[in-house]
Amino acid sequence: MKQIPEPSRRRLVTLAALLSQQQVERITSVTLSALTGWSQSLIRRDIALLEVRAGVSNGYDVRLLRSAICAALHIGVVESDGGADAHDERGEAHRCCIVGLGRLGVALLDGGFFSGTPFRVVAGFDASMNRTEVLRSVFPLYPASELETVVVREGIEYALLAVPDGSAQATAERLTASGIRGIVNYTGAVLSVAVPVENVAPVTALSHLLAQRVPMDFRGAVPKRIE
Amino acid sequence: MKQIPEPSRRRLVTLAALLSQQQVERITSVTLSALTGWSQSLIRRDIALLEVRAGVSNGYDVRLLRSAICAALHIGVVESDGGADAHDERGEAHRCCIVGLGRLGVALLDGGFFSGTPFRVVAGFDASMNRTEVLRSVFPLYPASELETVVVREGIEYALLAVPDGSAQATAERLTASGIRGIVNYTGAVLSVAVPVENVAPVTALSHLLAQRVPMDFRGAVPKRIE
DNA sequence: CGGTGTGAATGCTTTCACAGCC
DNA sequence: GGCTGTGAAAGCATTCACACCG
Repeated sequence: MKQIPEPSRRRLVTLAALLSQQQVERITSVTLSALTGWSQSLIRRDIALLEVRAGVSNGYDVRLLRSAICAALHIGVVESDGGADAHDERGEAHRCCIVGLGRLGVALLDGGFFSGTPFRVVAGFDASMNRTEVLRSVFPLYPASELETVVVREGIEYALLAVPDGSAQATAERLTASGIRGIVNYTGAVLSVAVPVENVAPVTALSHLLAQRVPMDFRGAVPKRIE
Repeated sequence: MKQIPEPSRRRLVTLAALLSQQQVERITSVTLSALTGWSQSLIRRDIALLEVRAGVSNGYDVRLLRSAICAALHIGVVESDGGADAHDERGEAHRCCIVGLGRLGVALLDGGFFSGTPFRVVAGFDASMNRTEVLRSVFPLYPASELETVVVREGIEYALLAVPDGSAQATAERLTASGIRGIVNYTGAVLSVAVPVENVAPVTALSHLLAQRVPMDFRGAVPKRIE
């Protein structure tokens, strides 16, 4: 199978999540269209990229479709009611770390976010020794000086970056130098690094919404919850 | 000026942030290309969409370019550091609320995130009366039952949604019914509503990174920090 | 029928290449 | 020289329309 283009890829990630929260067994593209606001043809095309016949004339098998998406995108997702294997190549969750244990970083420590997902937080870092000693968590916390060592030793793949804006770029460079594969950026800084970055700072997200500012007349082909 | 297409719009938002953290006075598309990893022509095209001549042969005027972008996208001033312009903050900031005061929601209460941005958090909501009474913040906290009333009364435009996944859709519907214009979704639930949603749940962001999984050979046309 | 999968057509986005300018 | 701005070309993504299937 070939590379899936980015727009489709992002929609498919959403679709996978959407399917996980579906209770029915079969679902049609028209329903998915209503739920997402994307056109039926678009949805069918996206699914066709998987090169799996997941649908017949009465729609797609939800379970099947979701695991096809997960397989194609290398997203392993743990079944809520214990069905598929859904393991990634190594059968292990992807190891992540949180860098910067301010209020936001600490909030992410909450293990609940990641249980039942293919991700596992295995380390936290903070510049201040105090914090790493005072805070309690289910996984070890380290002073920032040990970042490189620990990332390599623990085989950490992804980082959640929640340091102050001023140290963001420098920290990101240390992370990439240690072989990290991607960064979720909670800082307002724009990072320049050679790995993928997902910018999720509150202000960034709000800015995207604000910039969107579509003239308030777009009801019609719009997502609508299904009964 | 016409509608700016989405891909360009998202890049321009990033560009605006990038320019804010630049110290030089002038900057060329080749530099911006190095910082972002986007091609020079793409950057020039994006900027051309603004229909402002912000550049001459030695590059763009940083200050000018940034305000042109902000103007075109209706993003108010986003001063990164040092900026001495707290003057217009109160009158024109877009009013936001935080819904769900769990660990994550509480972390966002930290006013620091929004100072110097065109956004201001003016209310917090939580289903549990306890929390709204116990927590301290610079703006008022309300029980969830007052959501509709307060959103309307305070003219709140955007919501940061950090409730448990199970209540996400229902809460989102209440928010849109109250006239909110966009939602930053911190939950893992996929929302079906008629306003723009920015999905920023940790697991969602990580999934996008994981799905990206580009074969590790893409050094070359890659963002690189400038000395 | 109501639905999927897909060639063909449309419409967008990005890159190319170069004129014009400093 | 080095740079922006922009037609024109190339490359993608999305929609259309219809064959085909249960």
